[in-house]
Amino acid sequence: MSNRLFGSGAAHLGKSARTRARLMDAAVELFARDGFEAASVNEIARRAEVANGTFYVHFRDKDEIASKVALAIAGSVTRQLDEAMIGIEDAVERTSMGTRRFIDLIGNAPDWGRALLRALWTFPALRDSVAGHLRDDLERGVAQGAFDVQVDPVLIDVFVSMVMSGLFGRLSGSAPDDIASRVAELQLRMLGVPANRASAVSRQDLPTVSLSLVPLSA
Amino acid sequence: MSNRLFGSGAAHLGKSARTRARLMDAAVELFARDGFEAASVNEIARRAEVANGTFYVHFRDKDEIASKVALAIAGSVTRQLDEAMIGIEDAVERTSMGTRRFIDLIGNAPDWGRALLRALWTFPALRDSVAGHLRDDLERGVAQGAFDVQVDPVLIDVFVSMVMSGLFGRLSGSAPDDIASRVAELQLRMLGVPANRASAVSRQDLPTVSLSLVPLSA
Amino acid sequence: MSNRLFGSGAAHLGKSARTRARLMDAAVELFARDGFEAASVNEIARRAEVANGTFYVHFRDKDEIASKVALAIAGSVTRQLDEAMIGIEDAVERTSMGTRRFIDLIGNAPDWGRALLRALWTFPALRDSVAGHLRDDLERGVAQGAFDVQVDPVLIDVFVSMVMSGLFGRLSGSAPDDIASRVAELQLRMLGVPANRASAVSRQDLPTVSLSLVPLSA
Amino acid sequence: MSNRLFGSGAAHLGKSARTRARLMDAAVELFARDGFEAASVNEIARRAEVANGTFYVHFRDKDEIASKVALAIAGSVTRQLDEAMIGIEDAVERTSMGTRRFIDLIGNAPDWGRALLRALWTFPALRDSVAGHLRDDLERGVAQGAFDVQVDPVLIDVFVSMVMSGLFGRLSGSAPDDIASRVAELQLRMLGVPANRASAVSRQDLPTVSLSLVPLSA
DNA sequence: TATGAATGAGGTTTCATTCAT
DNA sequence: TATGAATGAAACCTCATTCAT
Repeated sequence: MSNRLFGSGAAHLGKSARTRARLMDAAVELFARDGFEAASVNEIARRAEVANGTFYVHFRDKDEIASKVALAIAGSVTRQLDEAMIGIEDAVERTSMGTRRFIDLIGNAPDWGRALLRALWTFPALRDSVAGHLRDDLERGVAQGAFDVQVDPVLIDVFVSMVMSGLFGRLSGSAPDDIASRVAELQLRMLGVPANRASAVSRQDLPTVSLSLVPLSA
Repeated sequence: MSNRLFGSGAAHLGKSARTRARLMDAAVELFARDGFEAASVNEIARRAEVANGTFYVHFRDKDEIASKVALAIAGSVTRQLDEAMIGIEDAVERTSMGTRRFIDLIGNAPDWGRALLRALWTFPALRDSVAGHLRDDLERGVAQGAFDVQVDPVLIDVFVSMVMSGLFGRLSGSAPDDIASRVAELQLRMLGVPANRASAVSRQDLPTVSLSLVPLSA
Repeated sequence: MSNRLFGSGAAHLGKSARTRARLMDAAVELFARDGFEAASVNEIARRAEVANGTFYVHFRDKDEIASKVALAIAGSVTRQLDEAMIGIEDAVERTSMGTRRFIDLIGNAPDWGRALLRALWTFPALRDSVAGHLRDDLERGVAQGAFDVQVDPVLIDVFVSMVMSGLFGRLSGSAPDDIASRVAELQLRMLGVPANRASAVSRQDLPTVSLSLVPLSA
Repeated sequence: MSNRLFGSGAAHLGKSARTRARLMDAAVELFARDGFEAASVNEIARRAEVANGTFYVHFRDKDEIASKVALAIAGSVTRQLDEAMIGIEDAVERTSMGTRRFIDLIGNAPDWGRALLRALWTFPALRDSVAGHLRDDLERGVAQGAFDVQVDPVLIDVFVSMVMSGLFGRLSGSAPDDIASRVAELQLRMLGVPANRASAVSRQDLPTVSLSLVPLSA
C-alpha cells in the first residue's frame, strides 16, 4: 500500500494542487517518524522536493498543515469505514467491525497510522469526530438489548483508547496478527456481550477492504 | 498536595542533592506544562533558580533528566501502590484498587500526571514496568477463577490504555468525579467479572492515601 | 479628499495605465503606513488587486516605484502650488503662501503627506526640486528689499526643514490648527521681515485650494 | 575622534560589559550606515565579532538595542552640552552656543550623528528630552527681554528641525564650515534678536570641547 | 499584459551545550 | 559544584524576484 497517498490521487490535478499534495505526503511521513514538534518545515519542503518558501505558499504554518493532514486522514478513514458498514444493522457486529477495520486499515499504512495516532492525541476535535460515529453504534446496541452499559463520554473515551492501544500495538510490530480481533472481543465483553458471542463475532471473517486516501475537499 | 515533590523530600540532603532535586521539580512542571520538546533547559534552570550551566553538572542532557524524572515518578507511584495493597489477596479487589488509586493519586498531582502521561507515551520502558505489576494481579485473578481471559501483552496494553484514558479524563477536568470507578468497573467486566460484582467492587470505599514522591535511588 | 489619487485621475486611461495607477496608489498608502522597507511588494499588489507578478510588469523593482511615487507627488504638489501663486508678485506673500499652502494641502492628505515626508528624507533629489522653486522666491524677496539674508543652500535647507517640521506637526495631529501660519511667520522673521508685518502676512486669508494629484508624465 | 565610543570607554569593564559595548558600537555604525530597518542583527553581531546568538544574551531584540543606543547618545550629548554651558547666563549666548556645539560635536562623529538623526526621527521621546532643555533657554530669553516670541511646542519643533537641518548638512559633507553659525544666526533672528547682534553672537569664538561618549548608567 | 506558483537567500530568534572563571 | 556568557546550528518565516502559462 502506497505511502504517497495524497500525491497518488492528485496526478490529474493542477501543478499547484500536486505541490500541495506532495507537501502533505511529506508532512505525514515526517510527523509519523519524528513527531509534530521535531518535524521541521524545511525538511518537509526538502522531502517534497520544493523550496522552503514554497511551503508557505500553501500553508500558513506547521500547525495548518498538521490540522489539514489530520482532517484529511480522519475524514477519509471515517468515510471508508462508514461505507464498509452500510447495510449492517446489528450493533454488536458494527462495533466489532469498526474496531477491527480501523486497526487493520490504518495499521497497513504505518506512516498514516502513526500520524493519526499523534493527531488523535493532539487534536481533541478528531477524537470528538470519531466519538460521534461510535456513540451512534453504542446507543444502537443498548437499544437492541445487546449492550448493558451507560453510554457516556467516559465509556467512549475508554473505548477509543482501547482501539488506539490496538493500533499502537499493530504499528509497533510486536503485536500478534489477530490483535484487532482481540481488542474487539475485549470491547464487546466490556459492553456486556457474553464471552462466547464476543469471541465468535470478533473472529468472524471480514471482507478485505483496501484503504486509499485521496485528497478531500480540504 | 505539593508540587515540589523531589525538593520537599530532599531537605536533609546535601546542597548538591538539593540542587538536583530542584532541577527535577522544575523539569516535571515544565514537561507537564509545555511538553518535552518545548521545555527549554534554560527555563528549567531559571525555575530551579540555578544558573543554566548548573544543569549540566547534574544531567548529561535533556533526555537524561527526562528519563530520570520518568523513572522517579513511575518508581515512586508503583512502590506506593504496592504498599497500599499489602494484605489484599483478592485479585478482583487488587485490580480495581490499582486502577482507582492510580487515577486518583496521579490525578491529584496534575503536573506529575501530565508528565507521567507523556512519559508513558515516550518511554516504552515505563509501560513495561507498570505492565509487570499488572500481569501479576491478572494472572492471580485467572488462577483464582475470577478472570476469564488470556493474559498476554495485548490484554495488558489494552488494560493500561484504559487506565490512561481515565487519567487523561481526570487531568482534562472534564470527567465526572467517579471516573476512576467507572474505568475500573469496565475493566472488570472486560476481564469476565459479572456486571453486578464489577459494579460493587469498583465502588466500594477506598481508604485515602496521600501521594508523596521522594527521590529514589536515582 | 480622496486617497486614491493616481487611480481617480486615470479612469480615462487604458487598462495598463490603470493597473499602474492602482499600484502607485497602493504603494503610497503602504509606504506611508509602514515605511519603505516594511512595505512588501506582495502587499502592494494585493492592495492594488493585481497578482504579485504584475508588479514587475510595471516597475523594475521596489526602488523604482518608490521614486516614481515620490516624483509624482512632488511634481504634482509643486505644479499646483505654482498655479495657485500665479499673479502674486510680492515675495513676502509668495513665501508665506508657499509654506502655508504646502502644509495645509499635504496635511489634508495624510497618506501622501507621510509618504512625502519619508521621501524627502530618502531622496535628496526631491529636496533639490523643491529647493529650486524656493530659491526663486527668496532671491526675489532680496531683490525687492524685503528679505535681508544670504540666499544659499544653508538657508534653503533650513527653510525647508522648517516647513517639514510644520508638516510633521500637522500630520501627527498634535499641532494647533494655525501651525502653518506660525511656521510661515517664523520664517519671515528669520528672513528679516519686521515682526508685525510677518505676523500680518502669515495670517491673512488664503483662498481654499483643493489638492488633486494626477499621474504626471511618469 | 574614535568611532568606537562605547567600546573605548569600556576597557576596564568586565567581559560581559565589553561585549555589550562592542554590540552597541556595531549597532551605531550599522544604523547610521544602513538605517534601522536595513541593519540586521546578524550583521551587528558579525561586526562586533561575536556569535549571532550572543546578541540575544544582551538585548531582547533590535528595538531594544536601538533605544539603548539612542538613549546613551542623547544622554551623553545632553550632559556634555549642559556642562559646557555652565556659568553662561545670557539666553542669547546659550541658545546660540547650544546649536553650534550640538552641530559641531555631533557632526564630528558622523556615525553617531547619523544614528542620532535617525533616532530623533524614530523616537519622539528623544525629541522631548532635547526639547526640555531648549524650552528653558527660550523662556529665559523671553524673560530677559531678548526674545520676542511665543514659546510653545510649535516653536520648539521648528527650532529643533533647524538644528537637525544643520546637522544633516554637516553630515552630508556638502555644507560650508560655518554652517553651525549660520543656523544659529537664523534662529536668533527668528526669535527676534536684531540682525547685527544675531550675527555677532553666532560668530563669536567658542572654546573647543571634545566629545567623548562613554557608557551611561544604561 | 497579466497571472500566481515557485524560488532561495536571508531575516529574527531560540536553544542545547560548552567553557573559562 | 556552581556560574552565566558565549556559541552556532537550526528553527520558523518573509519577501523581492523570476518564469511558465
